[in-house]
Amino acid sequence: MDKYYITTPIYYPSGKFHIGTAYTTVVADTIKRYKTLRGYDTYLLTGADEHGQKIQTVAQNKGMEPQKYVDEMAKLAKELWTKMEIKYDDFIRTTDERHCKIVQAIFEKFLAQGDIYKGAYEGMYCVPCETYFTKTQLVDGKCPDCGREVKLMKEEAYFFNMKKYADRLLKLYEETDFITPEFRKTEMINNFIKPGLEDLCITRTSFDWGIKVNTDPSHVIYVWLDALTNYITALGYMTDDDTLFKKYWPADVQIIGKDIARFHLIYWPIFLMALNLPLPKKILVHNWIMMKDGKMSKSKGNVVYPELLIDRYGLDALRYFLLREMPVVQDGIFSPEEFVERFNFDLCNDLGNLLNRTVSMVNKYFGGIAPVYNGHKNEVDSELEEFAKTQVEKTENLIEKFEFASALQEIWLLIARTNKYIDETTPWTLEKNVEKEKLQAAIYHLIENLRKVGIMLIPFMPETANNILRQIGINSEDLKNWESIYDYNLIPEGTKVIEKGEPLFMRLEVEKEVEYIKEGMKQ
RNA sequence: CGCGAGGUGGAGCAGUUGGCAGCUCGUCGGGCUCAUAACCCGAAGGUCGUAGGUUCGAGUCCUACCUUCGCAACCA
Repeated sequence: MDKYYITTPIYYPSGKFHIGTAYTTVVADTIKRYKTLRGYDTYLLTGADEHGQKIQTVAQNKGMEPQKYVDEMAKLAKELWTKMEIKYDDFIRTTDERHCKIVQAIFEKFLAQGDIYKGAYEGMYCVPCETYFTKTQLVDGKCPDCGREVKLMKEEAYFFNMKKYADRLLKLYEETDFITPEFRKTEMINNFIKPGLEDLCITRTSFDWGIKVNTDPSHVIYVWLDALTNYITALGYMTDDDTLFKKYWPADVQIIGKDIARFHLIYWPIFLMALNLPLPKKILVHNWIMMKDGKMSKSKGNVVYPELLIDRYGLDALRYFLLREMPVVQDGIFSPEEFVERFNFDLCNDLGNLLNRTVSMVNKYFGGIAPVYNGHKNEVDSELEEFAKTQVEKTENLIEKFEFASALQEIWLLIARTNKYIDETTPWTLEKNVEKEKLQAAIYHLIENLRKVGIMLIPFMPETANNILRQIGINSEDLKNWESIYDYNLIPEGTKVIEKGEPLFMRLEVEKEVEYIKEGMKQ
């Protein structure tokens, strides 16, 4: 069985997790569910990045020990992923002993190899904030956070010699397609590699909430060497039991947001080269969820938290919206209006109603027992079958390319085509005219298309997918696997649909719900 | 200053290698009754940011410009 290893970033728990974090994780989960459906042995890693100055400060402000604070945040993250039915296989925390020990070992290995050297880090330092800023980050020459004076400071620090690997990195860019989308590659080359890679500062002495350097304990290992290596420490790299590592590394796809592209496209491959390890096959850089008035930010009061939407509209509504409206490689815009309208049109009217009217007709015309495929085909039937086949193929190709918004569009085209088919065949007329064979064929095609839709929705909206399949009486696993959707005659005799159709989604009152979401965003 | 991504009917978006400009929503008109006042059909509406150029032919290639957004080195 082929393996498939997927990672999300480890999220920085300096505050509550918003819809953007949820988006990244839903994308990862969707890939995992799809690959599982296609027979892969999948492994999904997520986690938390718990060290650093900012965490220390946040904890202090709450009067908490940093460890206690991150413990709480990790719990919150896990609760959210459980609520969102994210099927992660492991949750790594950078404060885990299993992680810290290996990071220290990696540091020493790099030091011994001569990849790391001791130098001095220089930057504009804000004393009250205890933070370094680059000149470009300053606002009017002052601290961007508190607005006070900053001063040029220098501290002893260890650096990683990036230059040494620049050529190999460039070669990697040229020879592989491990960056999606392509333009990120151009961005990296033009902005960072061509002007000459700077060495990366990987330790600090100005705070101590981090992994200590064994051989020089006044230094803590600074964010990126600590954070990036989680993808391999979680698998037991450099430990006695590295079976997971041997099995799953290299990652098949690593999903990240555009904000951390540089670190994953430049430093991460270089660290791996220095460790002499294979590189991930694909880094998928997704864009952001924007609001109408720009980036989400607490000061603007336009942050959306996933719970708000899940609690009122259900998990699948959120998953659908995120995957349908947010193109992976382009910024997407979240608006309450759009959310509610998508919910009504796509989920209630097109999909929910199609299921409902189909189930109703099976009950009305066939006493709830699905007619068998009788081979009767007129032009409309053949065309529908052909159309369904094409949509399945398109959907499959788009999912493989991680183009989920387009994949869902194709699925919805099949739904729309199936609704149209009802008008084309007018089963109520066939019933009245006692055209039994045609009526059987029409109803059979409806159920069969719903089965296809149900299966294709498994990765995107697991609960809804199961609900659909259950309502049309598809219980056998053989009729729920991906391979089976190419066939058109598998539904066995005696398949019984649910007696009374259950609405998948109930229509929302647009104005009222838009108001509700807007209110929720203000809190 | 540099780099990257956009600017397509009222709104939001598709448009692969250049060949009659598409989709969803909205608007207007019609049809149907199986269904969650849902579904189906038809119509109106675009000089594809601006100005040049290449070509038999450009939203699609080239040049310049205008404009919006993002990145800009240790910031998850």
